[in-house]
Amino acid sequence: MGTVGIKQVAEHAGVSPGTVSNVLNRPERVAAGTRERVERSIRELGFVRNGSASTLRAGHSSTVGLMVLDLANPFFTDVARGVEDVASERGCAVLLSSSAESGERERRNIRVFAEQQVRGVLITPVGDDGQNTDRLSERGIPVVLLDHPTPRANQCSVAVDDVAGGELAVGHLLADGARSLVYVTGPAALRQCADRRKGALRALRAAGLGKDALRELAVPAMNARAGEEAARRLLDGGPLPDAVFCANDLLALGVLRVLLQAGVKVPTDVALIGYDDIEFSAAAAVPLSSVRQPTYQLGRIATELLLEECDDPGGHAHQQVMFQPELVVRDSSRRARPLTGNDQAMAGEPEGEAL
Amino acid sequence: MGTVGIKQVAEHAGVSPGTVSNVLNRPERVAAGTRERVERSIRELGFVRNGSASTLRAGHSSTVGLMVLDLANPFFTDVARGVEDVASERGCAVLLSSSAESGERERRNIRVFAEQQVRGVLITPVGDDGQNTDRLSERGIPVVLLDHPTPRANQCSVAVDDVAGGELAVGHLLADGARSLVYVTGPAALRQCADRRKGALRALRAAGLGKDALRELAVPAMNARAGEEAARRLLDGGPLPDAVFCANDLLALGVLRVLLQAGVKVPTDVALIGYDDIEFSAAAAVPLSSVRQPTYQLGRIATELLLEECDDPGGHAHQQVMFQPELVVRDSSRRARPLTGNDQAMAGEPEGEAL
DNA sequence: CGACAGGCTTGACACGTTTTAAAGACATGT
DNA sequence: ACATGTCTTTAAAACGTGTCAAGCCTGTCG
Repeated sequence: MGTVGIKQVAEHAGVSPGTVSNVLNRPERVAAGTRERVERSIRELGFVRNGSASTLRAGHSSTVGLMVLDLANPFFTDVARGVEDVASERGCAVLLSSSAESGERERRNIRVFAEQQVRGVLITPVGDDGQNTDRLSERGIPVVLLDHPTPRANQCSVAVDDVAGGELAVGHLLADGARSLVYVTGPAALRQCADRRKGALRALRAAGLGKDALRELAVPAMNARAGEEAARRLLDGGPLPDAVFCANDLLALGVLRVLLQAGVKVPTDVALIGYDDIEFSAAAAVPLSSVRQPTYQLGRIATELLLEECDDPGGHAHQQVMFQPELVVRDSSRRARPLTGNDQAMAGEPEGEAL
Repeated sequence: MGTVGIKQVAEHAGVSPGTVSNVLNRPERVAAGTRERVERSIRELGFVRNGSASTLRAGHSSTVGLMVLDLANPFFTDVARGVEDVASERGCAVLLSSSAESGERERRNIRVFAEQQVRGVLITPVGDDGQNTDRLSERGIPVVLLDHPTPRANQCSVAVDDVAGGELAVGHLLADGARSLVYVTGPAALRQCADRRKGALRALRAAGLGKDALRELAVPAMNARAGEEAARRLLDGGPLPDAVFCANDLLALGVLRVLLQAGVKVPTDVALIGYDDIEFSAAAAVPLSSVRQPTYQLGRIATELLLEECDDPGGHAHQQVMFQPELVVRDSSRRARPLTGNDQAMAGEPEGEAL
């Protein structure tokens, strides 16, 4: 049972290999009768094209690389769904890998992408310098930054305004009466964490409060376990704040869990808000307020941009797409009405439709 | 800037291309001095191996295909994490795709895997007939079934005993005093749904109850939205049952949400239990009882089995690994003590450590 | 009838790597 | 000096597809 290639098909159909190749790649240049004969042979022999040979010849594969920060975070799996859907529609395969927030793993996996001759790469970079992605661009591999705005005009990016999101979240907490806040955040190197912090500070300033109204609590990861750790440090560290803003929902869920377990009432004793509005936040013990991002769309649009650039590198104009986040208020941050009545926070859906 | 290949490296280092290849693949066969010279050239020229050429020559790539049923389900993303971790350790890339529970998409994506010359495939099949996977085996591509036991001795599988799991769940509900039950399930074609149902019936029989104590409520998908739909049908359809068993946690979270919204008390009015014990179930509005599976391990072990088979197809002995699930009891199914005191349900951790 | 155009098809080569058989260099033992 | 063996390097031949210039055929026009 020798492997069946373009050559065997050609023989079976009584044509030359070149013609079979034409049937596969430019069917319009082949006479209808011949085409049918070849197509029948393809079916009968169960031929499937050898992608590595195509790739070798073409110089690039029909595969896109996707690198996320954390596969366990629903935010990224939603993005991945968007990517997979678009890629699948276009017949592309998706090479998945996770940097696990490590620059070293990112570098290693990017190298694998390059070896595999990926058509293009979608990446949420760990660092801010773009050192790793530049190596791809140098090799002529298109890169689209995912959830990461860029000032550079030589690449596409799709992101959500995290500064605005941070401002939205903290603005809401302040409008709700909070005066002492804690920001639970991940590694300072992550742009997401830094930007949301910036937005938080901006909201403080707008409310006439100083920086010292916001205490920072940094943990080494962005998952629920790290959130639990943060909450324990919070409980051990003197008087509780009025409100806690977490850099993402996983952290917030961890915080929530430990607070409730310690008998702290949310939102009465402490108001809580997260970020990302993952599907499960609405179903939490205390439904979690959050900042919603168009996650699935992020993945879709980034992939469309990438494939557009791949198909026409010349005519493609790089775009920096920036979405605006949306505040979703649920029970975890709905305290007694604030003294100051200026409640300008835009309300999320009265009862979230998601989940 | 012509692309730099093995040939350019050879020229730069003053050796033949064959020697460079040897440095890359069997370094021990080349003299230390030459090796160093070549390695320096590799670094200086920034050479990275062209994977498609390797693949073409070798007949298979260093990539494994992973096909899941639903990327939005944390169960599968946990599995995917296990797969990605092991693959990454071994320098393999992961080609990800989702069948979205559609046999047609499964077929299409498997074809893409075959084109890409994947080394092997990990798959949670949609149907039970193995028609799609057989096409891979015929082509000599190793297949490991994920979360799907197989009677066939010619392939590996890694699964969790779903019949036992269903029995565990329903046995617990019965021991807790429930006498009328509803099973909320997905498409009957999914083996997971069918097996868990089988276990449920077995538990009924063991308790001396007939089939009619378990009403079935089938919905077309296995996500939270479908769960909400099920709950609405439940509310519309006459008197509520004592307890509801959902075929997975996403369904259960959807059911929970709609029940609570309708003023139904869980577990007082209706006890509820899910399946999979995803991270978020412990943090739900009413912490959700569930059946835990070693999800991440499932992915790891399946991948190890697959790579073992790839590395030594001859010496490899196919294995059917079967894990036992574990009951995790939380608030959603802890009603008033049952009349009959035989509470033999094994308790999960008193306070789940996860999340 | 010959020339020519246009549509189809062909044959051969290139893509970059791995592998294999063979050649070369050198030392050892006879 | 020669045979023998070990260690290292090389040249050439694949792997299966895409492309391109050249060839073939048919029909049309002069």
